[in-house]
Amino acid sequence: MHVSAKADYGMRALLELAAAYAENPQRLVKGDTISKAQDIPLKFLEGILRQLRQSGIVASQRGADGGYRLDRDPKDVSIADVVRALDGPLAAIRGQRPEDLDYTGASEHLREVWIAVRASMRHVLEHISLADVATGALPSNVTDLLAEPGAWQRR
Amino acid sequence: MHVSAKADYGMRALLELAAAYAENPQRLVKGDTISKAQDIPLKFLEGILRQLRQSGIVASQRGADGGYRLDRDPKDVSIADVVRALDGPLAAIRGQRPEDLDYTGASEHLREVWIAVRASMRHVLEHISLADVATGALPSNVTDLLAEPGAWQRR
DNA sequence: ACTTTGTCGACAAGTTTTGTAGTAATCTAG
DNA sequence: CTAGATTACTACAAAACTTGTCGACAAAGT
Repeated sequence: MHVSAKADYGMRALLELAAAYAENPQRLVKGDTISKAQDIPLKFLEGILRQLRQSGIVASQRGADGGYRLDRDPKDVSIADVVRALDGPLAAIRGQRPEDLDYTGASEHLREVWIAVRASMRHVLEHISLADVATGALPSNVTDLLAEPGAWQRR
Repeated sequence: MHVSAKADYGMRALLELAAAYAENPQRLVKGDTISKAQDIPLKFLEGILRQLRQSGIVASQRGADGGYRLDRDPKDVSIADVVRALDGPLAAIRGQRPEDLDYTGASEHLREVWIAVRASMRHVLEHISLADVATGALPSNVTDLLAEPGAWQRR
């Protein structure tokens, strides 16, 4: 279960844009500024931002005084939206969506396991907005998870 | 967020072994039998079973009448154990464990998000045992997730 | 001995990830 | 209308990872 560099970079870029949005929703931030602020290779970042624009999350303007901005209120952009835009479906098993899997014999009930994993990831990722992460005010079901003993420890 | 063929194959192989275990905990099942029952390439499967043996989940015996069996009661083997043995840590971001990440500036709170995702996956994967999946009797917190509207639909 | 079966290491093809380079298009300023 | 700045897009490429395959070896039973 892996989050790619693309999704991680994308989240960080969007958080920079969310900070600018809080100040002024129309303000444009240059790719170069984001690249330096978050230490992301510029050309790689440009590709990520293009993908986010094509997904309707980001808007952009070319030319002098150009740049990027959020195209939606950060309250209305979930982490799940971002991960799906950059990494594809939240849960894939051997490249397939859980509901497309076909198990027979002893593994008959395995599909239910993957469906449950996906449902549980949705519970977290669809309920956190970009605004939540930008301000650090995460939803209560998430802070509950973070408060559990062992949540910060490796297993 | 992707589950590899290795982890999927491994789960299916272990479910075959769990079925044999239910009949007789000492019974050995040949690699070839598992390979055919679950349609897994034999030599690939052998590598997976070796990894599971090194993780203490499976035991094996060579020679005629050899084969594989579970080395622990399937009630005491969680799906998380299996995924960790074959795919590594449950959650990795750019190849790193969530607690090792270092975010600054606007992305300061992003680490908490990944920690919460991991905690939520643990809630599912650490509470389902091989025996649960083999019998189809999943824990109530999991069946609750499966009963939610939309759980079986793609987004 | 001989057969069966797991063990192990090396390798290899294919895919995905993580970028880089160069050119085109678009916007603003003057 | 020209020059400079900035994003858009395509193509390419290196590295890593995934998904296997092969062949020699070790052990167990007959």
